[in-house]
Amino acid sequence: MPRERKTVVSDVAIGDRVIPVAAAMFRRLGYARTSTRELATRLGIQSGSLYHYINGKDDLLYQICSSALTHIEEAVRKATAAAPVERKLEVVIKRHLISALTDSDSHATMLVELKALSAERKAAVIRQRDQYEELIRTIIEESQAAGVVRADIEAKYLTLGLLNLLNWSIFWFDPDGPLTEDELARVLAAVFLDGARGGGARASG
Amino acid sequence: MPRERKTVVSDVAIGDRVIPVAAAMFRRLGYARTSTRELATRLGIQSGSLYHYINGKDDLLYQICSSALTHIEEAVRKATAAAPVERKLEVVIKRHLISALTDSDSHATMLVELKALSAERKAAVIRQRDQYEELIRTIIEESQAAGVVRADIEAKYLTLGLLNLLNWSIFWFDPDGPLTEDELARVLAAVFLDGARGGGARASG
DNA sequence: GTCTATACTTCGATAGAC
DNA sequence: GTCTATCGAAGTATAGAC
Repeated sequence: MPRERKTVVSDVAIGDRVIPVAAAMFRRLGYARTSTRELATRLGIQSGSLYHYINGKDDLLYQICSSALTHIEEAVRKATAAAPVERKLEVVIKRHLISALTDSDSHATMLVELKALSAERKAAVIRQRDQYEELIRTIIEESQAAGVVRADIEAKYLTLGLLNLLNWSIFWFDPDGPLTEDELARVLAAVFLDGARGGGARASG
Repeated sequence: MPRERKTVVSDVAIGDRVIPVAAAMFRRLGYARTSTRELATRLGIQSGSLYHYINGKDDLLYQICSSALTHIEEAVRKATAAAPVERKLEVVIKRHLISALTDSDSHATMLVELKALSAERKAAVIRQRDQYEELIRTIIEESQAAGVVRADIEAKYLTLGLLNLLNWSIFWFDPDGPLTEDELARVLAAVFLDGARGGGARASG
């Protein structure tokens, strides 16, 4: 047993808890209404001590937004690289959902609290977001070129529609509800790929 | 010319400008970061005078959220009542978009700043939101029963998927962009009803 | 209906001891 | 690395004159 091992309840160093605890608070209360005093209290330290771990409140928000986008882009990029073109979009949907739901506090914060960032940092996060959007759009364009996705709607709008569908699911998906993550991915893939009138069985035969 | 007619630039009474100006600020800055001082300034009055028009800042937020939901529900309910069942969903999509885009500051605020409301008022707005959701779900269930919408996905999830698609479009739709509102409605209807592989022409035949 | 003035609260961040 | 103490700024709302 290493000598420095802390014997606190959670057994996780305070420095490693700052980001997840802050993301959970930002999601629940919003960035502006989350006070550094309350954040410190939840970490079990005084508000003054918090500044040993962070440079400032806005730094915290930037790290949360930026890392959420870095992680999801890497996950989707890796997973789709090896997939055949007919299956790439299914893989996008599944990996995007896994990443967004695993990191749901950070993703919710990134989606909703971006406006609270300073101008330069907001621009940096928007660049990352645009880059991820471009990854998805490229996959859709490839799918169109291969004839597996309709070409009568511009890839741009198919991309935005897909991201609407995926991103905002984290606000109503309940991990303890009747649907598993995989089932949610199957449902959203069915809706996006085949549509509400497509694919499945009808009630009246 | 009525004697009380004001000769201000906008020719609109301050009392009628409070809600729209506040909604625009809440959308841009967030509720918490919007100060009543700045709101008063934009209305051309002092901060103390603002309280002649409002009871409190939270009252303003509640009115914005509540009226956004009241208007959209009434618009969609009226428009769908007369439509034949095969066309009801197209009407939902079009009317929802028209209402949300016409009132986009209020809708964006309702979607994103709900958490800033007091517990009781938040619950009241959530009740309204659930009621609107139920209207949409009922229409989807009727469509399923009529055999015009797939029955292998629960109406609940088709509803949530549709609302994802519609609601969050207001955050990227640009009224001055290449797409008109009607064209956006057509695109989203095509995606939701027929899916990304459905309906249209393919690139390679 | 609009003003000025201000009471009261809360916040982010820092200083400096230990 | 954590504490106590506090500075300076900003916020919501109210009081009371006009």
